[in-house]
Amino acid sequence: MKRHTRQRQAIQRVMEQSGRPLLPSEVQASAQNEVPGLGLATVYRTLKSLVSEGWLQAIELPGEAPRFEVRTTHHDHFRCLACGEIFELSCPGIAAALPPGFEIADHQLVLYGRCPKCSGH
Amino acid sequence: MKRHTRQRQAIQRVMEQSGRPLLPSEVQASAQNEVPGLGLATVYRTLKSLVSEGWLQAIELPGEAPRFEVRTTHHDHFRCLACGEIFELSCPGIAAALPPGFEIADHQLVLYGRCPKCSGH
DNA sequence: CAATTATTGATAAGTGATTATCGATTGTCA
DNA sequence: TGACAATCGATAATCACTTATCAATAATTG
Repeated sequence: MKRHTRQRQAIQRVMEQSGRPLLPSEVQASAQNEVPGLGLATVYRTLKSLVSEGWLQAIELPGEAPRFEVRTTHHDHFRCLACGEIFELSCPGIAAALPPGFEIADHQLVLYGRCPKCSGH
Repeated sequence: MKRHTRQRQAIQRVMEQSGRPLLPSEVQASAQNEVPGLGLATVYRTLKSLVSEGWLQAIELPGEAPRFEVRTTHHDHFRCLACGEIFELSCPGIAAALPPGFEIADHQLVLYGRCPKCSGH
């Protein structure tokens, strides 16, 4: 049966408190505040499990390793070229004018630029 | 000095004739029609060279290996979930309503769905 | 509490893509 | 044409990430 371990609880807490997608290594680093010896394999195992439960979703940016975040309806993100951080975007309404015949089942919009802190505005 | 080899010519021809981004393995397969023994290492070397010359550009879709296409001003693509093919989109005009302070330097919009042939429209 | 067994941590192994190596080949230029 | 060196093909090595292995640990149940 499924057990309630300190490791899993710590990982879930980290994911809930972070408002942005995290890399497995970031999850590990953050969760080690609560469970110092937490291993990377456990992080991968737990993330995989939580994704298959539907509690987490994987966020993939082009050319980068998958990040993870608590499942939401958003799929759009803004990556700051300066600090590298990834922000969630509330849907910016891409009612993209597609050529006829194309049907959108899903989409991912990734914008590259600078966030307010880094742009100085 | 730079030499004109059959391999490089074949690869350039393949890239020019394909209207969509190609994986290195696809380039190899296609160029082998002209140069049967063409090796994968040569494909990688040549693609890298052509990219640094600015003649090709790399197209990266989330979670997938980079594809290559002749350099254009377009950066948006449509990937068909049925046949897996990737289509170029003439810019669909994403004047995305961004939160103030965010500055776009670059963007990539990837739409997932079905192409006209696969959707039956 | 004791027995059972899911889960863990450390690390070796696997994976897929890309690059380095090196002897053989082949454009280029005198 | 002939010599030189860029390029090639085959494959081993590398790289970053992810998964498998397995003895040790710890959550659950009676």
